[in-house]
Amino acid sequence: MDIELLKKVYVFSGLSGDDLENVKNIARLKSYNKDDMLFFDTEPYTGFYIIVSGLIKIYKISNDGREHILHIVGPYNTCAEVPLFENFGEIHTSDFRYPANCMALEDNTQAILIPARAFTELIEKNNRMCLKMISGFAKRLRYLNHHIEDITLKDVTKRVAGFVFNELGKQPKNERHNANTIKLSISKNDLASLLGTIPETLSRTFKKLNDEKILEVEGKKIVILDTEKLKEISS
Amino acid sequence: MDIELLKKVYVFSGLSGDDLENVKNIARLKSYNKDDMLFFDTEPYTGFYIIVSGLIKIYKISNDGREHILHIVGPYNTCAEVPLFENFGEIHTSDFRYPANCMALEDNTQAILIPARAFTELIEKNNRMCLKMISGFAKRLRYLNHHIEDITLKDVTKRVAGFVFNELGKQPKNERHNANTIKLSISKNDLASLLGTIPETLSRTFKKLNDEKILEVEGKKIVILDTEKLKEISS
DNA sequence: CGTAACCTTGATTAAGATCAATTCTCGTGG
DNA sequence: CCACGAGAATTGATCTTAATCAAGGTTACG
Repeated sequence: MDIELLKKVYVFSGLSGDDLENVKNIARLKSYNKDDMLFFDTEPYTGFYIIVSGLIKIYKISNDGREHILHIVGPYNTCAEVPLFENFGEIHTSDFRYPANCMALEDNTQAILIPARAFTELIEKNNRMCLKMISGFAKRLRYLNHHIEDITLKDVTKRVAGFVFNELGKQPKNERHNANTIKLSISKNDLASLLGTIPETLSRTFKKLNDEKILEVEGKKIVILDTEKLKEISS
Repeated sequence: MDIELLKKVYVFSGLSGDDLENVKNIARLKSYNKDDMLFFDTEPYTGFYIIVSGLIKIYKISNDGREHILHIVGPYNTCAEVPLFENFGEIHTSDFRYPANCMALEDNTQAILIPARAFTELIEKNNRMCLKMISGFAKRLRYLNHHIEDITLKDVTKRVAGFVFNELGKQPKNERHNANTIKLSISKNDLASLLGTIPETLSRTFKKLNDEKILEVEGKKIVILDTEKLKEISS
């Protein structure tokens, strides 16, 4: 495993060579194909994951069988690191399990597993890593607060508009020719779930936005025709 | 300000006498009456708060004027500590503001303000405090994930049942005589908002649960008649 | 007491979920 | 290269939940 890779992960950025070596020694690289599970919510917690390539979804299943996606996680981001710290220093009982399910969304998804026990020992002595971790958690908290706001205060149209506008902002600015186009990295099924709705409603919403000449959808490609309107709708 | 008080706050628990003294030196005790604002979302960020007594709500206002409560925070818990760490070490621009509004829900609400700058200097050198902070954030993250799950996967009845069941679990166990009674610490208006609904719907839901002989509501007192059913409904 | 805030109840409406039926897309094998 | 089939996406009809609107009733507190 490349040590340069570790540097790109927020938790490890700015660490010294020795520290990175220590992390490297406990890390285990794993590979997955589309629909492979990284972990189930029934499984005992063994450690957290860093996505190297590909894409994964974190999701819950309600007892009537519906799925709701909490996060989509891409390269250099972590998942399932929260449980590790929830009861830091306390003895882990046998019902210490992953809090959700995690599935690869693409073939050739690679992830690094950082075992809980070994990492705990590392971070206990490393203040810089702690601060990075706090910062990462803070960002996640901000995202979740925002997400709750979206779901409770906005209707589906606003959420969809907000998502598209946001994705547009993520596009690299130098590529002028398609500055108003985004490409969905996930299926519309998954997008619907992420936005707290269902595929049918998402489809109808896209159609409505299309009728209003705000955007055009062709498969996974979305062309934004009226960025101002889009921004306005998302509030 | 009592130093014993600081020990009860999760961030500071387990700190040495010197560390606590340092914290005490930067802390500022403030008092509020019901409906007083601790901060607005328009206000520049100055630091985070620890609630000492009373109760506060963290809430957002959507642009059509509706309020949604994100948290209710009581004694020894913190609020608005996330922004401090979100971009740890980076320069704070002038638009670095509180992410939500915060209002006292009771008279004689007391809170300690921990100024951002001074605290940053403290925590940068204190690994133990960092770990406590991470642990606190992790718990908050868990709560938020759970909250999102509730809002997206459960209907109002399930959420209300879940809330009541949860409150019941918080009751001190030694008081046998009212082991099946809870007392709301907030108004039903605020409870509705916290559960992502409106007062009318909450009222009807309580009525429905009453008709089904699961609980009885008398003002702020709720008597649970059928704990098993309640648990079952909340899933 | 009186008034304002809080809570409840009823009638109506709207958003979005559900159910059902096609259609589209794309990878696979003949 | 085409046919096939499965999963994804769309469309339409209907239904359910909970928000909205409107009107009383209750409670708390000066």
